[in-house]
Amino acid sequence: MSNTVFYKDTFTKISEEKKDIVFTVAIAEFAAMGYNATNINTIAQKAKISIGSLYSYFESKEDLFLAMAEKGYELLNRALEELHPEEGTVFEVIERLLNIAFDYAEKHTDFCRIYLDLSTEGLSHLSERLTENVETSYVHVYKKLLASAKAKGEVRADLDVPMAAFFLDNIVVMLQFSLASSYYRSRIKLYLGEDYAQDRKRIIAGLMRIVKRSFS
Amino acid sequence: MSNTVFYKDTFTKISEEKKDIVFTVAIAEFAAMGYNATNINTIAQKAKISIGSLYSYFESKEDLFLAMAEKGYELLNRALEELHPEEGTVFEVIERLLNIAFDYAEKHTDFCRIYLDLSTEGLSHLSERLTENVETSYVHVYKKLLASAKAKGEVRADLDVPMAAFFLDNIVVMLQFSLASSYYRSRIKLYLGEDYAQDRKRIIAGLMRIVKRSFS
Amino acid sequence: MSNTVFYKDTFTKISEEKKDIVFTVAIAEFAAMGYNATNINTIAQKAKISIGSLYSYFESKEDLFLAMAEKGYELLNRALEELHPEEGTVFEVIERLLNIAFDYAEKHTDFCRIYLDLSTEGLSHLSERLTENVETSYVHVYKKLLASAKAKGEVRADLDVPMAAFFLDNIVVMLQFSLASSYYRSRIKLYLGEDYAQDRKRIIAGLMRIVKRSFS
Amino acid sequence: MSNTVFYKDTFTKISEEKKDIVFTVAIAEFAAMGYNATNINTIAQKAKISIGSLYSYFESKEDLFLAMAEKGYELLNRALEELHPEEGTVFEVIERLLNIAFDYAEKHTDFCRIYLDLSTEGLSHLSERLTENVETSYVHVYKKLLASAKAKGEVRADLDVPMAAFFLDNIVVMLQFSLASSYYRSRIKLYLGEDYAQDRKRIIAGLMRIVKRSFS
DNA sequence: AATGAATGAGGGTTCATTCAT
DNA sequence: CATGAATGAACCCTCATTCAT
Repeated sequence: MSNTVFYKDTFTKISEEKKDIVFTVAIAEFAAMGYNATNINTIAQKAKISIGSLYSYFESKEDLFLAMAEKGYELLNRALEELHPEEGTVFEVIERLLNIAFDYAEKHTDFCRIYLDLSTEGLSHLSERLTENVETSYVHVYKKLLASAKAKGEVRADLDVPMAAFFLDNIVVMLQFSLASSYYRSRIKLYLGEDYAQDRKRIIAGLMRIVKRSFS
Repeated sequence: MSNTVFYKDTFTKISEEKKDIVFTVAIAEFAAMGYNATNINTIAQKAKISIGSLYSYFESKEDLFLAMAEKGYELLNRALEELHPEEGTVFEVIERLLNIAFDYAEKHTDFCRIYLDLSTEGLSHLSERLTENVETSYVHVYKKLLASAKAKGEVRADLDVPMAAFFLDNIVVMLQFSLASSYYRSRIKLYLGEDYAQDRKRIIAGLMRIVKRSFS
Repeated sequence: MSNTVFYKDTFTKISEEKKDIVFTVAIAEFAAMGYNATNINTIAQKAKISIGSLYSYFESKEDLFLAMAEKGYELLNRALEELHPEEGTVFEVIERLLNIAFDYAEKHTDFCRIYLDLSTEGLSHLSERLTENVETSYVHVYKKLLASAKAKGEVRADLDVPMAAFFLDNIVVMLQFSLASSYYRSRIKLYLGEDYAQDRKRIIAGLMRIVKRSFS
Repeated sequence: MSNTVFYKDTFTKISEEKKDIVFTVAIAEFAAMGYNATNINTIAQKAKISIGSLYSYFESKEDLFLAMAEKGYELLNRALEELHPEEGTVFEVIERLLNIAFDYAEKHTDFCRIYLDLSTEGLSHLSERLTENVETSYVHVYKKLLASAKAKGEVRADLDVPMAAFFLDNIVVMLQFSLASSYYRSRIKLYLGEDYAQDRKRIIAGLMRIVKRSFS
């Protein structure tokens, strides 16, 4: 379940407060600049620790970045604990999923930006080092959810479960990018207009209508 | 309709062959490494021209990158000329759209990777310099297509056109990323399985079923 | 009397108009940027000739620069033809000298800036290539002028002619720098105040009072 | 009184010895080559430090240069502490001034060469960054000295104080350039002859005679 | 004679990482 | 354990000069 560890032992021994600063600063920098344009020395400065310390916590820039990515997955996992895939109808579950995704994108915008960066071809050597990641970790949850809904007759009998799961995840991913990245944010405004694009309820309602129709 | 020009006059004066090498090499490098990790000198070397020449064709690394991105849009526009939004039913048009997107992602994988990189927060200063881009240029085409389908009664009367257009574009974008980026390629395999993920007809059929149900 | 020639034969064969543009542009660039920061290609562009042509007129950047410097000496020599060292009293001659220097600094500011640059240690390899130059060419004129004035009893009998000549030239040189270089221009304003510093008559009168007292 | 600081904090923390090497090497290079022709990497090499270190001491080539210029002003200020403008007659003070200028030009030839470079039009963007500089900082000292001499009746009653101050500074400036720059050094020899030009006492006596006559 | 594309050494600057204190 | 000065390869870009057309 847990990944290889990307931080050194020393990092576990420092104060929670210090850890937080490092996380906050590093995530903000990586999210804003992208992995390659981020300067490790700047992170140390902004976090008010020495570069030496930073290197005593993390083996390399790569590891620091991956530790941040991992932290994001952790937070997402925690958020998805509220999903309760067994409670209510599939569509109630999916609506909860979209709400959680929305919350996450708003609260943890920087993590979403980091995932977008990670999905980039140039960083494949980094994403490969992550055994688990957002997109892949929910394959089974989604599939199970849809398969059980199919068994219960909540969705149509001939639903292509793998494709439906893939489709569902696509909606989640695009939703998060649309909320987190400047680029996609301007795109969603172009499609939905300024007001609609900021109306969370309406967006979720719109997406739910699509999901219901295509799954029923 | 046309963007600001990102190449210098000199670039128009060299042989078509030389231009091609520069394009091919630069696109491959940017796609594989990402903007920031790409080395201008390496591009020059691989293209067998001097750095000085490269800089006599393009003002800066930024401009070279944007010129490549623009070239990609051009090719996409050309490909989309085959869409013929007025011919056949909406669903026939959409199926053509998916096929074109598929073709493009297969033939011009590198361009898709470049767009993914461009959508990254760290490169927003670059994407802002592009007045036109893949995602934004088809807003009106999609909306018009769906509005006219609505008028013709091909889709349901209460279809939320902006959301449907956004949704359609999301499918296209995710399809292209899924085919082009290593990261998303492994994700699609996880969802659909090795065989399904390589079966173009089946994927398009699966997506079309979703689209038809949600629009009808 | 004449220096080594710094331009190639070809330069003599082109139209007077073209020669003028080259001179005007090159002088302006060298004066504004300094020798080292000046870009030969920029000069060619601004003069609307090709770099190839420029190099067919002048062997190198060095030669182009020296040709410009030489042109300046030529103009100064022409201006000093109006000095008429034999006409009137020494002080009348010196007042004419100051007026000529003033005129030259105003009309040929760029040349004055070039001489300042040339006097710089880093360009000593260039100034050495000039057999004749502004500062040195008038040594004899000044000395002769003062010696004859001494003989005529216009100046005091114990006048130290070499020192007086040196002193006179210092006044001319500082006057020209004070008028031509931004740096010295702000310095003269600091000493004399805005109004005085722009009042040619008053400055010359002030200097003449000094000269008369020290020579008489 | 003090300028903006042109070095980084790190520079203050290194050994005095290291600071000295950097100063010595940088000053020698800038003086000999001029700002534009000086190579930062060469300075680092000659000072036996890494380029990285040099850039941890100074933000840029510009700052390194200005830090050197500032150091020169500091030394000049220190030297001029020996002027004692209140002690003795004006002419005694002025004679001390000329001696200090002579000493400075001999001991700190490189600084004089740097000032000459700085006064160049092409480096006006640098001289503008210096709030204080040799030429401007003594305006008030000179004017006060002459005004008080006028009050005391040591100089003639109708002395044009601003012009006299300007004239005095011109003598100092030209003296320093004449001693420091190869170009002006050969010029002074042309005027005064080899022997005279190297006879400090005689030069100062000659200049003092001029000053006394013109001020009395 | 004129053109201007091509060259590539060289220059200023950055930054991940090391290591002595 | 913490510090931050030190390192130097690497990067983007410039420009004097050449030479094929």
